[in-house]
Amino acid sequence: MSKEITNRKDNYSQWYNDIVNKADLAENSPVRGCMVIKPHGYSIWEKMQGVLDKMFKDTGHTNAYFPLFIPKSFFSREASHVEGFAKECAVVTHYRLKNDEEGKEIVVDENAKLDEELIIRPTSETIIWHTYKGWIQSYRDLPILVNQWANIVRWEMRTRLFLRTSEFLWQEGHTAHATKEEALEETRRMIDVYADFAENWMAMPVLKGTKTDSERFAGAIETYTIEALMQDGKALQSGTSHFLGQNFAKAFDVTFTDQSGNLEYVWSTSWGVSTRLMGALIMAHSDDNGLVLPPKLAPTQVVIVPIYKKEGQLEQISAKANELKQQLQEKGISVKYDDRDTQTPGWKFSEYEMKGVPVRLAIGPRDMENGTLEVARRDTLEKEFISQDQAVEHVSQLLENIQSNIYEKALKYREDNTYTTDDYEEFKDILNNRGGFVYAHWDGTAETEQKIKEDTKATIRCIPVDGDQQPGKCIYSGQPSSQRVVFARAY
RNA sequence: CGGGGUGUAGCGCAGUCCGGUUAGCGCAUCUGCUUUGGGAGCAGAGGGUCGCAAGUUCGAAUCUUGCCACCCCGACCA
Repeated sequence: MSKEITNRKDNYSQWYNDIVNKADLAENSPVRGCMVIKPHGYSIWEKMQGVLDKMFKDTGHTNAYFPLFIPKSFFSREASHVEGFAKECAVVTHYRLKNDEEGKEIVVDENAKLDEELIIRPTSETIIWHTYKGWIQSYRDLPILVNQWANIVRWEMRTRLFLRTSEFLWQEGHTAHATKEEALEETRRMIDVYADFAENWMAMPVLKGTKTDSERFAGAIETYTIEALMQDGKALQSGTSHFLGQNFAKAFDVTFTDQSGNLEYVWSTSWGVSTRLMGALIMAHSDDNGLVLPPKLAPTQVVIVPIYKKEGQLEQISAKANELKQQLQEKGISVKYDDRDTQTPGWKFSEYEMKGVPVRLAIGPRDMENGTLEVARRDTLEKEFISQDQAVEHVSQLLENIQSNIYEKALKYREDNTYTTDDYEEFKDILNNRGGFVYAHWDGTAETEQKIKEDTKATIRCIPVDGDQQPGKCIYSGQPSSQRVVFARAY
């Protein structure tokens, strides 16, 4: 229908770019790998933030803020952490600029070299654990349940708007606990929060599980993940929660005196989701006509478009539209009445369709005569006429229907594209030709994981936590396996 | 860092091979009139250091040399 957006089947990544562009979500900036998040895109992110922030507060967390810059020496305290991030760090070496000899150009002032270089945070574990050392002496100081909303930088070689940018926005929770059990419980609690958010707000089904050694967060003992399946059959890691054991406590010498008077290292967790969720949201539901948003995260849930020929008609229609708008707002529904006369109705229809507004109401002269209005739902593109009297009830019901419909649709897609196999040839065929999630047995070795990756470009997305625990034989090596794991090609 | 490609109006492109009027086209923008139930029509207008620099030439978007930037594919990754 839309001549502006590439069809998914023709070129999936171009389709994605077109949606981001046409829905006015973000654009590339003059800085390589860094994006400008445009107002409409940022509004959606704000909705996500609002919901997540409340979920964090409801589970006992408080927000705080730590510096953007991390002294290089902090960074190198935890060995596997450095190894994991060293290759993608931006480094600040000087603190002043000056005019060059000819006074034509601004150059780095070599006399203003920092004694100790500063890393722009790729994540904040190190500076936070340095800080926590000062906050924790006794078991009475625990737990510490802190979250921060921040931007971080990871110098990526190849970037894509929202899915992978050099700078991105996220939240990172950092908690400190007296016992291993408590920290593990926190790790699982937060992955559950993410799964809840993904499924009930983003309407995006996710698989929950743990990561293998090679996919685990640098410095973690265990990483929990939620994995979603995108419409091109590739997996997207959408949120992670890490059990860090005592690794950071040991690296930063953070100890506390327990109730028996013994000095112990603190147990910790960290967890985060990022603007990558925007990419997930786009790819989970959108179609060839543009963005499709779940009503619960849509900045505008309902748009009203007037259709009129003469001035007098607009006044009459506006009166009705504004009345309707107020009634809907009283029900907690966000409504926009677009009475601009600079665009035609058809233009507005396309515009809101591309931007993913869940419900569109149109009121024209015929409706005014008949006491009706046209309701169009974005997810199915269906249109119907309803009585104006029933509009409020109908629309609030419709928003709920859309929310559950797009979830069911995404779930069905995932189910249709999830396979179980014990035959390596079939396994390769699925991953090379069809995509999707593949449940298969794995012997638990990094070697096998690597070989499979070389053969199929697929990685182990997770070891599912609530999958069936039937033992079997590794699909690659034939060695014993305790349970199936999930393979997929991933973003 | 390897391999490939592209730089011409806000965006997307043609023109470059084979040098020659005033550098075009589509979209967008602006003005006017007619329109308005799925991105309206007609008429008119504005907008260019042809990536940068040097060279060859009577003459360069076009040929030569150097430089720069960006994109795609691979290695890395939430």
